[in-house]
This record gives sequence, structure tokens and C-alpha cells, in this order.
Amino acid sequence: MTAEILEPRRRPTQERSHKKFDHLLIVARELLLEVGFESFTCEEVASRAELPIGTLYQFFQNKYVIVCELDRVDAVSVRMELANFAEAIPSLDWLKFLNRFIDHMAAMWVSDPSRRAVWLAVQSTPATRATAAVTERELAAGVAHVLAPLTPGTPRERRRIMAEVLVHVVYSMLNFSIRDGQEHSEAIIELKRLVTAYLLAAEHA
Amino acid sequence: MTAEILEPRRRPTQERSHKKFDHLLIVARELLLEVGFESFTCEEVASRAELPIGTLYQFFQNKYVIVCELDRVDAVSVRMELANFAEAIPSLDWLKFLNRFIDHMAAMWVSDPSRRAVWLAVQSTPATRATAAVTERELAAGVAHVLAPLTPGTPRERRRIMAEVLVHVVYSMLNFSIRDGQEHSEAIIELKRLVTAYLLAAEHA
DNA sequence: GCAGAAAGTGAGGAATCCCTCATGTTTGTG
DNA sequence: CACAAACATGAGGGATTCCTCACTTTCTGC
Repeated sequence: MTAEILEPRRRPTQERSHKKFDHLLIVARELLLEVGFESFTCEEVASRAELPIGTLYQFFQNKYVIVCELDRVDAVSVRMELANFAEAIPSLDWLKFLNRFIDHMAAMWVSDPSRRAVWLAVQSTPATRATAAVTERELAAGVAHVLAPLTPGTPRERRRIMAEVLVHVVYSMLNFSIRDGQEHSEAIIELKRLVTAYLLAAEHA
Repeated sequence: MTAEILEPRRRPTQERSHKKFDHLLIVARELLLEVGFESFTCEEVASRAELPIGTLYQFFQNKYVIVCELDRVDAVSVRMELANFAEAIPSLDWLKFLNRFIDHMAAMWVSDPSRRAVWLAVQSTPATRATAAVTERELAAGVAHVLAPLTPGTPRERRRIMAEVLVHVVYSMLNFSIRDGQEHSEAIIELKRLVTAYLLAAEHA
């Protein structure tokens, strides 16, 4: 049951294709936000990017690979933000830390709606879900790493699971908070309550 | 922003079509579990049901309507179970009540994997998501109703939101717990911890 | 038993998508 | 400078899916 990870069939080495590769991803992201994953086609991406379809297929076997790549890009960005936060914030008050980070994530999803579109896309088919699960687990590992010095009492394995649950719940509630096309900030408040209660309970256990 | 609800174009009144209607739904559910929503086609449903394609289109405009109908069926079943539970269990210990009900839901998702397939399907496109959101909100209203006598201190509006969050988180974590095609019971344990902590925190606030 | 409503049927036109592949061009390197 | 590797291109074959619509059959109520 090794998850087949969807990767671009080829990554550019030369500058010229590098630009095309990146441009395709930018256009793909816009299109995804605009039409949703179902109506998202490779042909339309190539056409909007004003690149021949053959060029797109040089890099991406199909649309699943494209959205997985977009998801990976977003996850990298989240991991970087997480690292920044972890460095900048006095590490003792980890509850405040998490709450702020959740606010930050929510702000990102609002300011850049394509993040949600990408997340929804990768969740929507078995193949992309499997790839996204790996990406999500790596992210969770990062979260566990940040949490480690702050919750020394928690066993390693337990922390791993908690981090995975946290990541999953945060994404799922972020999604929930944007139902009907606009932000519902109460949902974010509840998310913070939920996460806070969960972590406090774990600490006292 | 009134959500367009996907409904069958016609519901049977006569017995003969009633049977066909139900049979189509049964077959559709099997197919959905087998191939996933993307590869799920009306033609294949009709073919497996050994009914002409025209008959299917008598009832269902397209595949989105079919999965929304399946989702509705499942939601009705959950509401009934919820009512049963609410009646059978001594109502004082509502935490135990929720924990048991979550176990029950998990058991259902394990014993009937098509439930997850249906849930995933309705989550995967904008149109079905909107319809499913309505169904989910109705379910949440039911949960709020059950919770009401048990948490008299909580304001009505707050309880409504909490119920919606609960329902959303439970489904999302049920889904999480079945990653990779098999149950991960730790995830269910964490779900119960999460929900318990959330509710306790709300009670003490 | 009859009229009108409900239900049943399936061939087929229209519309996409997918993605390869044969051929030509550019770039990097020894 | 020459050769290999990387890159670029886009026409088109193959495969699906969608879903209507004109016509027939069955049922139901009076």
C-alpha cells in the first residue's frame, strides 16, 4: 500500500524551461480558483499560459500532478512561516503561539483564495489525496518538531499523532470557515477554542 | 447566495418506478465505492442496474444529483440513530453519550464503506458541496437539539455554532481515520479527546 | 373501459479531453 | 566546433460522456 506520489515527469534544468514551468503553475493556480478542479483541464492551462500543449506535457503527465505540485508549494510556504513564527515568538507561551499561527493561516487563506482551491482539489480524488496525505504528514512532522520543546511531558509518539490531528483539523476548519465564499470568523474562533482545549487537556493528562 | 439545492428532477409516485429509483441508488452507491466520484458515470449506473439510460435520466439530471440524494439518505439515517441514542441513554452523562455516538458512527463507516465514499463525493465539487452543506446544517440542528437539555447554560446561538463545528469535525476526522483504506482507531480516540475537551471547555466558560 | 397522466426507451448528435509522437531547435560541454 | 541532451511544438487519433427527444407502453381514477 505504498502511496504513489504524483510528481512532475520532469523538472526543468535550463532557465528557459524553468520560467515556463513556473508560469504554468501560476496560471494553473488561477484557473483552479476560477473553475474548480473538475473543470480544470490541461488544455486550458496551456492555452491561458500561451504555451503549446506539448510543453505542458513535458512537465506534467496530467492535471493531478499539477495540483499536487501546487499543494507542495503551499506546504513549503506554510513550513517556512511556521519556522519564522517559532523563531520570533517567545517560546514559553505556546498556546498563544498556536492561536496566532492559526490566525495567520486564516489570513493567508482569505488573502489568497487559491490556497483553499488547491486544498480542495487535492482532497477530491484518490490519487491526489494519497499524495497530499504525504505532504500533510510532513507538515505535521514539522509541527511536532515545534511542539516538542514546549510540551516535554508528552511522549514522542503521542505528539506525532496529535500534530497530525492538529494539522488535519486546522485545514478542515479553515475550509469550513470559508463556506459560501466568504470568511466566517466565528468558525476561526471556534477552531482556536477547539485546539486550545485539546492541547490543554493533553497537557493535564 | 441562496445555495442551489440539487434534487432529483422527479420522484416516483407509482410502485414500479419507486423500485427502479431505489435500485438505481443502491447500484450507484456500490459503483461510487468501487470507482470513486470522478469515474462515476450515469451510463455505468444505468448499465449495472440493467435499466435503460433514459430511465435514469427520468429521475436524475446528472451524477451530482445522485450523490446528493445518497448523502441525504445517509444523513437521515444518522438523525434517526441520534434520536434513538438520545432516547435510550440516561441523559445526564452527555459526555459519555457523545463518545458512544462517535464510536457508533465510526463503526458504521467501517461496516459500510460506502458512507465515506458518498461523503467524499459530495465534498468534491462546488455544487454538491453546497447541497451537502445544507444537509450537514440540518444534521447540526438535530445535534444542537439533543445537546440543549444537557447544556442549559450555553446560549442558543453558541450551541448552534458548536453543533456545526462538532458535526464538521466528526466527519472530517472519521474520514481521516480511514486513510489508506483501513481504520486507524487512534484517530477515533483522538477525535473523542478533541470533542470532549472542546465541550468541557465550553461548559466551564 | 377510457382518457389522460406517468413511466419507459435507446439511438445518436454534440462536445470535450487526453496525450502521444515525429520532427525541429537550442543549449551546454569537452 | 561538434555532439549529446534538453527543450519545443501542435496536429490529430482514440476514447468518453452527456443528455435529449420522439415514440411506446402502462397505470389510475372516474
